[in-house]
Amino acid sequence: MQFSLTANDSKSAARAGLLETDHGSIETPIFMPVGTVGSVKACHIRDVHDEVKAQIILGNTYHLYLRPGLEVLEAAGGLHRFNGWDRAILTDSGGFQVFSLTGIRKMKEEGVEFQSHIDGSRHLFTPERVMDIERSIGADIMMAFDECTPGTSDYHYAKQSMERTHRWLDRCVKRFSETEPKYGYRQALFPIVQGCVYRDLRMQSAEYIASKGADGNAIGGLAVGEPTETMYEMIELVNTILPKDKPRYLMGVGTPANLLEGISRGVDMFDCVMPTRNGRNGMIFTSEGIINLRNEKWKDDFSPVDPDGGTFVDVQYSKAYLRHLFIAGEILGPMIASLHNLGFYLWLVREARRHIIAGDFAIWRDAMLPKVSRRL
RNA sequence: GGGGGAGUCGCAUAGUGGCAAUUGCAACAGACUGUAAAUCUGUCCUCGGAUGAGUUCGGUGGUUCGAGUCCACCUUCCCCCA
Repeated sequence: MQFSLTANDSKSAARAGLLETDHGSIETPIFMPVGTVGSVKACHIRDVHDEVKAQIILGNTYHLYLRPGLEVLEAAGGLHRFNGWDRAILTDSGGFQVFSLTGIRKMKEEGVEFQSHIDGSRHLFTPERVMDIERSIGADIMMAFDECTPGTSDYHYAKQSMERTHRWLDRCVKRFSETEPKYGYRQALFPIVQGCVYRDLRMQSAEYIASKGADGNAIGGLAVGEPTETMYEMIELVNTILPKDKPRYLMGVGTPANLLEGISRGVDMFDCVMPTRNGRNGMIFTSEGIINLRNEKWKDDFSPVDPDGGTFVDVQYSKAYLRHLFIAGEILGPMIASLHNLGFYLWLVREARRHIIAGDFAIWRDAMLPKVSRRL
Protein backbone atom coordinates (compact mmCIF):
# COMPACT_ATOMS: atom_id res chain seq x y z
CA MET A 1 0.00 0.00 0.00
CA GLN A 2 1.47 3.31 -1.13
CA PHE A 3 0.69 6.78 0.15
CA SER A 4 2.00 9.94 -1.44
CA LEU A 5 1.33 13.55 -0.61
CA THR A 6 0.09 15.68 -3.44
CA ALA A 7 -0.08 19.04 -1.66
CA ASN A 8 0.31 20.59 1.79
CA ASP A 9 -1.75 23.58 2.87
CA SER A 10 0.40 26.51 3.93
CA LYS A 11 -2.00 27.89 6.55
CA SER A 12 -3.03 24.64 8.25
CA ALA A 13 -1.98 21.02 8.66
CA ALA A 14 -4.33 20.00 5.82
CA ARG A 15 -2.89 17.91 3.07
CA ALA A 16 -4.00 16.23 -0.14
CA GLY A 17 -2.70 12.78 -0.91
CA LEU A 18 -3.11 9.59 -2.85
CA LEU A 19 -3.48 6.19 -1.22
CA GLU A 20 -3.03 3.28 -3.59
CA THR A 21 -4.58 -0.11 -2.92
CA ASP A 22 -5.06 -3.23 -4.99
CA HIS A 23 -8.67 -2.08 -5.36
CA GLY A 24 -7.88 1.32 -6.79
CA SER A 25 -6.52 4.66 -5.66
CA ILE A 26 -8.05 6.81 -2.96
CA GLU A 27 -7.73 10.56 -3.18
CA THR A 28 -7.41 12.05 0.30
CA PRO A 29 -8.87 13.63 2.27
CA ILE A 30 -11.63 11.07 1.88
CA PHE A 31 -14.88 10.14 3.53
CA MET A 32 -15.69 6.43 3.72
CA PRO A 33 -19.37 5.42 3.80
CA VAL A 34 -20.14 2.86 6.48
CA GLY A 35 -21.47 -0.50 5.34
CA THR A 36 -21.51 -2.41 8.60
CA VAL A 37 -23.04 -5.68 7.47
CA GLY A 38 -21.70 -5.42 3.95
CA SER A 39 -24.31 -2.98 2.77
CA VAL A 40 -24.28 0.80 2.87
CA LYS A 41 -27.74 0.94 4.36
CA ALA A 42 -30.52 1.87 1.94
CA CYS A 43 -28.05 2.44 -0.93
CA HIS A 44 -27.30 0.43 -4.03
CA ILE A 45 -23.63 -0.33 -4.62
CA ARG A 46 -24.05 1.15 -8.10
CA ASP A 47 -25.18 4.48 -6.63
CA VAL A 48 -22.46 4.51 -3.96
CA HIS A 49 -20.05 3.99 -6.84
CA ASP A 50 -21.41 6.18 -9.64
CA GLU A 51 -23.44 8.84 -7.83
CA VAL A 52 -21.69 9.25 -4.50
CA LYS A 53 -18.32 8.48 -6.10
CA ALA A 54 -17.10 6.77 -2.95
CA GLN A 55 -13.62 5.30 -3.28
CA ILE A 56 -13.64 3.10 -0.20
CA ILE A 57 -16.34 1.79 2.15
CA LEU A 58 -16.34 0.12 5.55
CA GLY A 59 -17.43 -3.26 6.76
CA ASN A 60 -17.55 -4.48 10.33
CA THR A 61 -15.79 -7.57 11.61
CA TYR A 62 -18.17 -8.30 14.46
CA HIS A 63 -21.33 -7.94 12.38
CA LEU A 64 -20.05 -9.83 9.34
CA TYR A 65 -18.68 -12.59 11.54
CA LEU A 66 -22.15 -13.07 13.05
CA ARG A 67 -23.94 -12.68 9.72
CA PRO A 68 -23.52 -14.05 7.13
CA GLY A 69 -20.56 -15.75 8.83
CA LEU A 70 -17.09 -16.62 7.62
CA GLU A 71 -18.08 -19.74 5.72
CA VAL A 72 -20.28 -17.77 3.39
CA LEU A 73 -17.79 -14.93 3.01
CA GLU A 74 -14.98 -17.33 2.18
CA ALA A 75 -17.12 -19.31 -0.20
CA ALA A 76 -18.04 -16.06 -1.92
CA GLY A 77 -14.37 -15.20 -2.29
CA GLY A 78 -14.34 -12.34 0.18
CA LEU A 79 -16.56 -9.36 0.84
CA HIS A 80 -15.79 -7.58 -2.46
CA ARG A 81 -17.06 -10.52 -4.44
CA PHE A 82 -19.98 -10.99 -2.06
CA ASN A 83 -21.42 -7.48 -2.18
CA GLY A 84 -20.15 -6.42 -5.60
CA TRP A 85 -18.05 -3.47 -4.44
CA ASP A 86 -14.86 -3.55 -6.50
CA ARG A 87 -13.08 -0.62 -4.89
CA ALA A 88 -11.30 -0.60 -1.55
CA ILE A 89 -12.83 -1.85 1.69
CA LEU A 90 -11.77 -1.16 5.26
CA THR A 91 -13.01 -3.31 8.10
CA ASP A 92 -13.41 -2.12 11.62
CA SER A 93 -12.24 -4.69 14.09
CA GLY A 94 -15.11 -4.83 16.52
CA GLY A 95 -13.38 -2.40 18.86
CA PHE A 96 -16.33 -0.08 18.64
CA GLN A 97 -18.65 -2.92 19.63
CA VAL A 98 -16.49 -3.38 22.74
CA PHE A 99 -17.55 0.18 23.49
CA SER A 100 -21.18 0.09 22.37
CA LEU A 101 -22.30 -3.37 23.44
CA THR A 102 -21.85 -2.64 27.14
CA GLY A 103 -23.79 -5.19 29.12
CA ILE A 104 -23.43 -8.05 26.68
CA ARG A 105 -19.65 -8.24 26.64
CA LYS A 106 -16.87 -9.03 29.10
CA MET A 107 -13.38 -7.56 28.83
CA LYS A 108 -10.42 -9.77 29.61
CA GLU A 109 -6.71 -9.59 28.86
CA GLU A 110 -7.14 -12.46 26.45
CA GLY A 111 -9.83 -10.61 24.52
CA VAL A 112 -13.50 -9.76 24.73
CA GLU A 113 -16.32 -12.16 25.26
CA PHE A 114 -19.38 -11.03 23.36
CA GLN A 115 -22.93 -12.15 23.44
CA SER A 116 -24.45 -11.93 20.01
CA HIS A 117 -27.04 -9.15 19.87
CA ILE A 118 -28.91 -11.37 17.41
CA ASP A 119 -29.32 -14.65 19.29
CA GLY A 120 -27.45 -14.21 22.56
CA SER A 121 -24.80 -16.80 21.70
CA ARG A 122 -21.34 -16.31 23.23
CA HIS A 123 -18.22 -15.57 21.21
CA LEU A 124 -14.65 -14.72 22.13
CA PHE A 125 -12.81 -12.06 20.16
CA THR A 126 -9.07 -12.04 20.63
CA PRO A 127 -6.61 -9.95 18.62
CA GLU A 128 -5.54 -13.12 16.80
CA ARG A 129 -9.11 -14.14 16.05
CA VAL A 130 -9.95 -10.69 14.76
CA MET A 131 -6.96 -10.73 12.39
CA ASP A 132 -8.08 -14.10 11.06
CA ILE A 133 -11.63 -12.84 10.53
CA GLU A 134 -10.44 -9.72 8.74
CA ARG A 135 -8.31 -11.91 6.50
CA SER A 136 -11.42 -13.93 5.70
CA ILE A 137 -13.48 -10.84 4.98
CA GLY A 138 -10.65 -9.68 2.75
CA ALA A 139 -10.56 -5.98 3.58
CA ASP A 140 -7.86 -3.88 1.91
CA ILE A 141 -7.37 -2.14 5.24
CA MET A 142 -7.74 -4.17 8.42
CA MET A 143 -8.11 -2.32 11.71
CA ALA A 144 -6.31 -3.55 14.80
CA PHE A 145 -8.47 -4.86 17.63
CA ASP A 146 -8.73 -2.13 20.24
CA GLU A 147 -10.97 -0.89 22.98
CA CYS A 148 -12.73 2.33 22.09
CA THR A 149 -12.35 4.04 25.46
CA PRO A 150 -15.39 6.12 26.46
CA GLY A 151 -14.70 9.88 26.43
CA THR A 152 -15.90 10.14 30.01
CA SER A 153 -13.43 7.61 31.43
CA ASP A 154 -11.23 8.58 34.36
CA TYR A 155 -7.47 8.73 33.97
CA HIS A 156 -6.83 5.41 35.64
CA TYR A 157 -9.25 3.51 33.41
CA ALA A 158 -8.11 5.34 30.28
CA LYS A 159 -4.48 4.42 30.98
CA GLN A 160 -5.25 0.75 31.60
CA SER A 161 -7.46 0.59 28.55
CA MET A 162 -4.83 2.24 26.35
CA GLU A 163 -2.10 -0.09 27.58
CA ARG A 164 -4.27 -3.11 26.87
CA THR A 165 -4.98 -1.78 23.39
CA HIS A 166 -1.22 -1.50 22.87
CA ARG A 167 -0.66 -5.07 24.03
CA TRP A 168 -3.45 -6.23 21.77
CA LEU A 169 -1.82 -4.31 18.93
CA ASP A 170 1.40 -6.29 19.37
CA ARG A 171 -0.61 -9.49 19.13
CA CYS A 172 -2.43 -8.18 16.05
CA VAL A 173 0.84 -7.29 14.35
CA LYS A 174 2.29 -10.71 15.14
CA ARG A 175 -0.71 -12.60 13.80
CA PHE A 176 -0.94 -10.32 10.80
CA SER A 177 2.68 -11.01 9.89
CA GLU A 178 2.22 -14.75 10.31
CA THR A 179 -0.78 -14.96 8.00
CA GLU A 180 -1.36 -14.36 4.31
CA PRO A 181 -4.17 -12.70 2.38
CA LYS A 182 -6.69 -15.25 1.15
CA TYR A 183 -7.81 -13.73 -2.11
CA GLY A 184 -4.66 -12.71 -3.95
CA TYR A 185 -4.50 -8.99 -3.18
CA ARG A 186 -2.64 -7.14 -0.45
CA GLN A 187 -4.06 -6.14 2.92
CA ALA A 188 -2.75 -3.48 5.29
CA LEU A 189 -3.09 -3.28 9.07
CA PHE A 190 -3.80 0.08 10.70
CA PRO A 191 -3.12 0.49 14.43
CA ILE A 192 -5.27 2.80 16.54
CA VAL A 193 -4.30 5.59 18.93
CA GLN A 194 -6.28 5.69 22.17
CA GLY A 195 -5.70 7.67 25.38
CA CYS A 196 -9.09 9.26 25.90
CA VAL A 197 -8.96 13.01 26.66
CA TYR A 198 -5.61 12.93 28.47
CA ARG A 199 -2.78 14.68 26.67
CA ASP A 200 0.05 12.58 28.06
CA LEU A 201 -1.78 9.34 27.28
CA ARG A 202 -2.60 10.49 23.76
CA MET A 203 1.03 11.41 23.15
CA GLN A 204 2.26 8.15 24.61
CA SER A 205 -0.22 6.21 22.49
CA ALA A 206 0.61 8.13 19.31
CA GLU A 207 4.29 7.39 19.82
CA TYR A 208 3.63 3.74 20.39
CA ILE A 209 1.43 3.48 17.33
CA ALA A 210 3.90 5.43 15.18
CA SER A 211 6.69 3.09 16.24
CA LYS A 212 4.96 0.20 14.48
CA GLY A 213 5.66 1.67 11.04
CA ALA A 214 2.24 0.73 9.68
CA ASP A 215 0.94 1.73 6.24
CA GLY A 216 -1.53 4.04 7.93
CA ASN A 217 -2.55 5.10 11.42
CA ALA A 218 -5.88 5.65 13.05
CA ILE A 219 -7.10 7.91 15.82
CA GLY A 220 -9.83 6.23 17.82
CA GLY A 221 -11.81 6.97 20.93
CA LEU A 222 -13.01 10.39 19.86
CA ALA A 223 -16.55 11.76 19.47
CA VAL A 224 -17.53 9.36 22.23
CA GLY A 225 -18.79 11.77 24.87
CA GLU A 226 -16.02 14.34 25.19
CA PRO A 227 -16.52 18.04 24.24
CA THR A 228 -15.89 18.82 20.56
CA GLU A 229 -13.10 21.25 21.41
CA THR A 230 -11.33 18.51 23.34
CA MET A 231 -11.62 16.23 20.32
CA TYR A 232 -9.96 18.86 18.11
CA GLU A 233 -7.24 19.37 20.68
CA MET A 234 -6.52 15.63 20.78
CA ILE A 235 -6.43 15.35 16.97
CA GLU A 236 -4.00 18.24 16.78
CA LEU A 237 -1.76 16.77 19.45
CA VAL A 238 -1.73 13.25 18.03
CA ASN A 239 -1.03 14.47 14.50
CA THR A 240 2.16 16.22 15.62
CA ILE A 241 3.44 12.72 16.42
CA LEU A 242 1.91 10.40 13.81
CA PRO A 243 4.12 10.16 10.70
CA LYS A 244 3.35 12.73 8.02
CA ASP A 245 4.04 10.35 5.18
CA LYS A 246 1.32 7.91 6.16
CA PRO A 247 -2.44 8.39 5.98
CA ARG A 248 -4.22 9.33 9.20
CA TYR A 249 -7.68 8.00 9.81
CA LEU A 250 -10.00 9.65 12.34
CA MET A 251 -12.41 6.90 13.27
CA GLY A 252 -16.14 7.44 13.45
CA VAL A 253 -16.18 11.18 12.84
CA GLY A 254 -18.39 13.04 12.09
CA THR A 255 -20.41 16.07 11.18
CA PRO A 256 -19.54 18.12 8.08
CA ALA A 257 -17.93 20.69 10.39
CA ASN A 258 -15.94 17.92 12.11
CA LEU A 259 -14.60 16.88 8.70
CA LEU A 260 -13.45 20.39 7.86
CA GLU A 261 -11.84 20.83 11.27
CA GLY A 262 -10.25 17.39 11.06
CA ILE A 263 -8.83 18.04 7.60
CA SER A 264 -7.39 21.31 8.89
CA ARG A 265 -5.56 19.33 11.55
CA GLY A 266 -4.04 16.84 9.15
CA VAL A 267 -6.62 14.04 9.02
CA ASP A 268 -6.83 12.17 5.70
CA MET A 269 -9.60 9.65 6.21
CA PHE A 270 -12.99 9.72 7.92
CA ASP A 271 -15.95 7.45 8.37
CA CYS A 272 -19.22 8.01 10.15
CA VAL A 273 -22.71 6.57 10.24
CA MET A 274 -24.15 10.06 10.41
CA PRO A 275 -24.93 10.66 6.73
CA THR A 276 -26.70 7.32 6.42
CA ARG A 277 -28.29 7.01 9.84
CA ASN A 278 -29.41 10.61 10.10
CA GLY A 279 -30.50 10.41 6.48
CA ARG A 280 -32.73 7.46 7.28
CA ASN A 281 -34.11 9.49 10.17
CA GLY A 282 -35.05 12.42 7.97
CA MET A 283 -32.07 14.74 8.31
CA ILE A 284 -30.13 15.94 5.30
CA PHE A 285 -26.87 17.87 5.15
CA THR A 286 -26.35 20.44 2.42
CA SER A 287 -23.84 23.12 1.53
CA GLU A 288 -26.38 25.65 2.85
CA GLY A 289 -27.11 23.91 6.14
CA ILE A 290 -28.97 21.11 7.86
CA ILE A 291 -32.58 20.25 7.09
CA ASN A 292 -34.97 18.20 9.22
CA LEU A 293 -37.18 16.97 6.44
CA ARG A 294 -40.04 16.00 8.72
CA ASN A 295 -40.58 19.60 9.74
CA GLU A 296 -43.86 21.09 8.62
CA LYS A 297 -42.13 24.03 6.93
CA TRP A 298 -41.02 21.88 3.99
CA LYS A 299 -44.59 20.78 3.29
CA ASP A 300 -44.95 22.93 0.20
CA ASP A 301 -41.34 23.67 -0.68
CA PHE A 302 -41.12 22.31 -4.19
CA SER A 303 -37.51 23.35 -4.75
CA PRO A 304 -34.98 20.55 -5.43
CA VAL A 305 -33.64 18.54 -2.50
CA ASP A 306 -30.27 20.26 -3.00
CA PRO A 307 -29.78 22.37 -6.13
CA ASP A 308 -26.00 22.18 -5.67
CA GLY A 309 -25.88 18.47 -4.87
CA GLY A 310 -24.02 16.10 -7.10
CA THR A 311 -26.30 13.08 -7.17
CA PHE A 312 -29.33 12.51 -9.35
CA VAL A 313 -31.70 12.49 -6.38
CA ASP A 314 -30.79 16.11 -5.57
CA VAL A 315 -32.48 17.46 -8.68
CA GLN A 316 -34.86 14.59 -9.37
CA TYR A 317 -36.95 15.18 -6.23
CA SER A 318 -38.28 18.18 -4.30
CA LYS A 319 -38.05 18.84 -0.58
CA ALA A 320 -41.84 18.69 -0.29
CA TYR A 321 -41.95 15.29 -1.99
CA LEU A 322 -39.12 13.97 0.16
CA ARG A 323 -40.91 15.22 3.29
CA HIS A 324 -44.05 13.50 2.10
CA LEU A 325 -42.13 10.23 1.71
CA PHE A 326 -40.83 10.47 5.28
CA ILE A 327 -44.19 11.40 6.75
CA ALA A 328 -45.82 8.56 4.86
CA GLY A 329 -43.15 6.13 6.01
CA GLU A 330 -42.17 5.28 2.47
CA ILE A 331 -38.89 3.39 2.10
CA LEU A 332 -37.87 5.67 -0.76
CA GLY A 333 -37.45 8.58 1.68
CA PRO A 334 -34.53 7.04 3.60
CA MET A 335 -33.03 5.85 0.32
CA ILE A 336 -33.03 9.33 -1.21
CA ALA A 337 -31.79 11.02 1.96
CA SER A 338 -28.97 8.51 2.47
CA LEU A 339 -27.76 8.85 -1.09
CA HIS A 340 -27.98 12.61 -0.93
CA ASN A 341 -26.05 12.81 2.35
CA LEU A 342 -23.28 10.52 1.15
CA GLY A 343 -23.10 12.52 -2.06
CA PHE A 344 -22.75 15.70 -0.03
CA TYR A 345 -20.05 14.26 2.26
CA LEU A 346 -18.02 13.07 -0.71
CA TRP A 347 -18.52 16.40 -2.45
CA LEU A 348 -17.27 18.15 0.68
CA VAL A 349 -14.02 16.18 0.85
CA ARG A 350 -13.45 16.52 -2.91
CA GLU A 351 -13.85 20.28 -2.61
CA ALA A 352 -11.51 20.34 0.37
CA ARG A 353 -8.92 18.45 -1.64
CA ARG A 354 -9.34 20.75 -4.61
CA HIS A 355 -8.85 23.83 -2.43
CA ILE A 356 -5.82 22.35 -0.66
CA ILE A 357 -4.21 21.79 -4.03
CA ALA A 358 -5.29 25.23 -5.26
CA GLY A 359 -3.82 26.80 -2.13
CA ASP A 360 -6.94 28.52 -0.82
CA PHE A 361 -8.20 25.85 1.56
CA ALA A 362 -8.35 28.07 4.66
CA ILE A 363 -10.45 30.72 2.94
CA TRP A 364 -12.86 28.14 1.56
CA ARG A 365 -13.08 26.34 4.89
CA ASP A 366 -13.85 29.54 6.80
CA ALA A 367 -16.64 30.30 4.36
CA MET A 368 -18.05 26.77 4.56
CA LEU A 369 -17.95 26.21 8.31
CA PRO A 370 -20.81 28.49 9.35
CA LYS A 371 -22.91 27.34 6.41
CA VAL A 372 -22.71 23.59 6.94
CA SER A 373 -23.59 23.85 10.64
CA ARG A 374 -26.58 26.11 10.14
CA ARG A 375 -30.06 24.78 10.83
CA LEU A 376 -32.48 25.50 8.03
C1' G B 1 -94.57 1.33 16.28
C1' G B 2 -91.73 -2.59 19.54
C1' G B 3 -86.97 -4.43 21.48
C1' G B 4 -81.68 -3.96 22.24
C1' G B 5 -76.94 -1.27 22.16
C1' A B 6 -73.82 3.08 22.06
C1' G B 7 -72.12 8.54 22.49
C1' U B 8 -64.66 9.66 26.33
C1' C B 9 -59.14 15.03 24.62
C1' G B 10 -58.34 14.91 15.60
C1' C B 11 -59.58 9.27 14.71
C1' A B 12 -59.97 4.61 17.18
C1' U B 13 -59.95 2.64 22.05
C1' A B 14 -59.60 1.75 27.97
C1' G B 15 -62.24 3.03 32.08
C1' U B 16 -68.47 0.42 36.04
C1' G B 17 -67.59 5.59 42.77
C1' G B 18 -61.31 8.87 44.21
C1' C B 19 -59.48 10.54 37.14
C1' A B 20 -56.90 15.68 33.61
C1' A B 21 -58.62 10.29 32.49
C1' U B 22 -55.57 4.04 29.28
C1' U B 23 -53.54 2.49 24.77
C1' G B 24 -52.75 2.80 19.44
C1' C B 25 -52.74 5.93 15.24
C1' A B 26 -52.34 10.79 13.41
C1' A B 27 -50.04 15.60 14.34
C1' C B 28 -45.86 18.61 16.03
C1' A B 29 -40.84 18.98 17.80
C1' G B 30 -36.04 16.92 19.32
C1' A B 31 -31.94 13.34 19.34
C1' C B 32 -28.57 10.51 16.36
C1' U B 33 -20.59 10.76 15.31
C1' G B 34 -15.35 3.29 13.97
C1' U B 35 -24.56 1.31 13.07
C1' A B 36 -27.95 -3.82 18.81
C1' A B 37 -31.05 2.44 14.93
C1' A B 38 -36.14 2.40 8.15
C1' U B 39 -34.47 3.86 15.45
C1' C B 40 -35.27 6.45 20.00
C1' U B 41 -37.31 10.61 23.03
C1' G B 42 -40.67 14.52 24.19
C1' U B 43 -45.36 17.32 23.54
C1' C B 44 -50.19 16.37 22.30
C1' C B 45 -57.80 20.26 26.98
C1' U B 46 -56.36 25.63 28.42
C1' C B 47 -53.17 28.89 31.23
C1' G B 48 -45.54 30.85 27.93
C1' G B 49 -43.15 26.74 32.18
C1' A B 50 -44.89 24.29 36.86
C1' U B 51 -44.61 18.51 42.03
C1' G B 52 -49.49 24.81 40.32
C1' A B 53 -54.34 26.79 38.60
C1' G B 54 -58.67 26.37 35.59
C1' U B 55 -62.16 23.67 32.63
C1' U B 56 -63.52 18.39 30.90
C1' C B 57 -66.00 12.42 29.21
C1' G B 58 -73.55 14.07 24.09
C1' G B 59 -77.13 17.72 27.17
C1' U B 60 -79.84 19.08 31.68
C1' G B 61 -80.96 17.93 36.49
C1' G B 62 -80.28 14.59 40.68
C1' U B 63 -77.89 10.90 44.43
C1' U B 64 -72.98 11.16 46.96
C1' C B 65 -67.75 13.77 51.07
C1' G B 66 -66.60 12.65 45.88
C1' A B 67 -69.70 11.08 39.30
C1' G B 68 -66.80 9.59 32.82
C1' U B 69 -68.70 5.80 36.09
C1' C B 70 -75.15 5.41 39.82
C1' C B 71 -80.51 7.60 38.84
C1' A B 72 -84.20 10.55 35.78
C1' C B 73 -85.39 13.05 31.55
C1' C B 74 -83.77 15.00 26.82
C1' U B 75 -80.80 14.32 22.38
C1' U B 76 -77.98 11.83 18.45
C1' C B 77 -76.36 7.37 16.21
C1' C B 78 -76.32 1.89 15.31
C1' C B 79 -78.63 -3.10 15.20
C1' C B 80 -82.94 -6.44 15.27
C1' C B 81 -88.37 -7.20 14.81
C1' A B 82 -92.71 -5.03 12.57
